[in-house]
Amino acid sequence: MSDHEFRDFYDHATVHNDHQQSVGETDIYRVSSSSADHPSYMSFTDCLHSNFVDYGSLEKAFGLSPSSSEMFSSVEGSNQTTKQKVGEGDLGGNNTSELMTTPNSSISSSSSDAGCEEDSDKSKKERQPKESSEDGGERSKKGNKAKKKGETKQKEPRFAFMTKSEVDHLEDGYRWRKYGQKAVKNSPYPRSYYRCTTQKCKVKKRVERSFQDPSVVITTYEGQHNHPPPTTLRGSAAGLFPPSMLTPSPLAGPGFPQELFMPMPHHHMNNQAGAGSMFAENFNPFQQYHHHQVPDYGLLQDMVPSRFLKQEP
DNA sequence: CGCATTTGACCCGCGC
DNA sequence: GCGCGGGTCAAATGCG
Repeated sequence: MSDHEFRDFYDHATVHNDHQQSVGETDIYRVSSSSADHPSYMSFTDCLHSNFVDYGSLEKAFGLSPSSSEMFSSVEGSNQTTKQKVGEGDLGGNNTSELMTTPNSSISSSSSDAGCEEDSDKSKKERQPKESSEDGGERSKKGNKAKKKGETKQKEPRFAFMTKSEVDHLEDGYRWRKYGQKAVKNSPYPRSYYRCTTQKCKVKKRVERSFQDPSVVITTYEGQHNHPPPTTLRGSAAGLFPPSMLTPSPLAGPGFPQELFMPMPHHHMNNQAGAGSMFAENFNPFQQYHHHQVPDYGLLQDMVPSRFLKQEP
């Protein structure tokens, strides 16, 4: 399992209200760069595509400072830090402070290394249904793990973020089906598991509430959408951004929920597309919560090259 | 009726 | 090897 890995992330996560972007009931924690006047964001999508993005360019594009990136802890693949484990349920809680090294960070993200794509849990979840089930009755299907040592866990790119929200399940433009719920150790709040309802799309997400700060919802996305969002969302990106920005760019690949701006997990930014393509995708942080609440373009322009903010004629 | 959610059981990896 | 905890499945149930 890799949750302790995320714990690492959680340990790093610190709510920083100073730079909190309030969008009504839902507050999105934003990450600020070293200089508070130029907070750095990235869209959710972008984060997930971070695998394809050169972080160097991003730094340039968004003014990400080295210090701002410090707060990201790599979850998968990289040297699991030395950090001590703070009680399992300690999500983004107080203790984070003792572990934080970057006072500016308000949110941390994490994702797996590039190239993990499919496979990860596929081997597990796609346990051949049926067919081999003769051997053991009903559940036998689950039994054929048939996973070999070598081809072990390749994990989907994952990305976690914290959102201050009263609702657990945030609208992000995609449709999700809940497929499970588990009690979280040391936390009174359960963790919910969702899967993208689009067939063939194996994106999953986990949603749980920080028990340290119940107003904070921790969402972890896993995988990348291989389809555009079912644009049925009334407040969705459609209203704010040109369609071109809402559709997955052929270059960068599948889109991801334009849910939030995210800090850059710099560990995973390597190769391919530059910052440009990133924003060609979904750049739509706020309005899904409040349609009328238009994002601060001034702010956006600070961080996004104006060409990406270009509005329809 | 079809789809989404709930929920208990199961699987699996990991630490002891 | 065993137990624990996280993740997933799938039948049952609920809802529009």
